[in-house]
Amino acid sequence: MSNLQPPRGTADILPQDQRRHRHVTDTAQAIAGRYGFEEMSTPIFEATEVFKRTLGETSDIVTKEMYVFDDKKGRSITLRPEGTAGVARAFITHLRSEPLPLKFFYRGPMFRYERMQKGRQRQFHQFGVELLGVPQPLGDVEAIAMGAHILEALGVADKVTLQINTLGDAECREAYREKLVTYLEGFRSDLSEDSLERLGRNPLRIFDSKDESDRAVVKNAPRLIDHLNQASTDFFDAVKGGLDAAGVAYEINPGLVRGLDYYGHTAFEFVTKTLGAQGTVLAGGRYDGLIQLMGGPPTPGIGWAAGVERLALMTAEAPPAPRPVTIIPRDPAAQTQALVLAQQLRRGGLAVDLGYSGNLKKRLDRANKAGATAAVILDGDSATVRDMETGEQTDVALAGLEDHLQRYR
RNA sequence: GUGGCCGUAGCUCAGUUGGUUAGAGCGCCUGGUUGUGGUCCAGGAGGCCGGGGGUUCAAAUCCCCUCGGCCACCCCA
Repeated sequence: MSNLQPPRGTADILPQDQRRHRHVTDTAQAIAGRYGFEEMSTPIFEATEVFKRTLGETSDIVTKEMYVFDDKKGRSITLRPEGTAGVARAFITHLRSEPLPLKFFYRGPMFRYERMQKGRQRQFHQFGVELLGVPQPLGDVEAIAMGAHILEALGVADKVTLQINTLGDAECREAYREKLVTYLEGFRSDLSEDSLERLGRNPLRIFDSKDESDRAVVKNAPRLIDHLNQASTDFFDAVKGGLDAAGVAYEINPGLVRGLDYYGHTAFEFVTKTLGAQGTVLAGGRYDGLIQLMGGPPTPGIGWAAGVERLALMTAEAPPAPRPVTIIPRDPAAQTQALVLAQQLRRGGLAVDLGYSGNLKKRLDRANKAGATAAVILDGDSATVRDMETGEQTDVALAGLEDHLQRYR
């Protein structure tokens, strides 16, 4: 029994859940398409370097969450923990001289070695978008508006709020970081263990701490938002103005920081309170330096990723399974005739279920369990169509059957 | 990685201070119906009580380890 369980943090997605997941990604895909985004897929694993360099050596993902292993030739391989690095890599290897901008979306599994919680697994699925080659804040606005649009289409907009922040450009972020660290150094003894850790790695994170003592320290700390240079301020203002114009509601959260090193300027998260501690449902930001950092041509980018499982948990009802029409030969020896008829109707666009064995009673029972809208009881040249909702039966000549069944599509 | 709670039929759960053949509802199967589903009635199958070790005359129940889940921290989708 124990070895028949899927590995920790993974899950079998059975049809009912799969329908929810599909609903999420299909909805996202349809709307992304309206914004001119096209699907692409990158490998599920990459050379470890691809993630190490892009996510930052000190990020949590790289230091403790990656699935890393050596392949048979001794190359270090990593199961992708996120999607942007792979898309950026693919851009560099194939698309660097394509006319910009480029708009992609992707969907698929991601892997992070983490402790389980609701809405958090070791293998999970993301739907993400990347917009490459747009340095203007309009790109940020459009990407965020598209995210909001998708959440609205999924019917979860009222359970979600958008938080935005700016991380500034590289220049002012560095200058600010030094100021902040200097300030925090003065309160070393008041900081929590976690925050001392963060001090070296990602001091901005300390603003997010839930520790009482940390909060007190941070209360009077210098804020990035007060240390932005003019260019960064203008950029942020333009993003906010654009969101206002597009009718996308947001709140500014100065504590919002991206965990990955490649982000700059805009950072945003759509969060919900309905999923416990895992409130983030769709999040992203601008990553202008990433592609160059990976050895590609300087190319600005902005993107986000949404957690499919989390969104599926939030959507109320799974879309119903398609309901077939079932073909039942009155004489079991007419099985082949039933098969031929089923094929013909399927070619005509109907969902058709074939009873495989058993008597009429048993087959009707199965048809009922399969959710059939109607049963076609085949008897020589004619057929009786039984409406499975009302129980009403109509005799139909085989020639007119396909027409008659149109009402059950 | 840290801390807390939990693990009994396919599913949701009950199981008294350790004490004989471990229960219910739903689901599943069969029959009532010599060829018509859903409702109803009757019957039936199905549990090494997550796994391993220990304490005891006796363990689903107590202890340890392990696997898995939930919750919080960390971090994130």
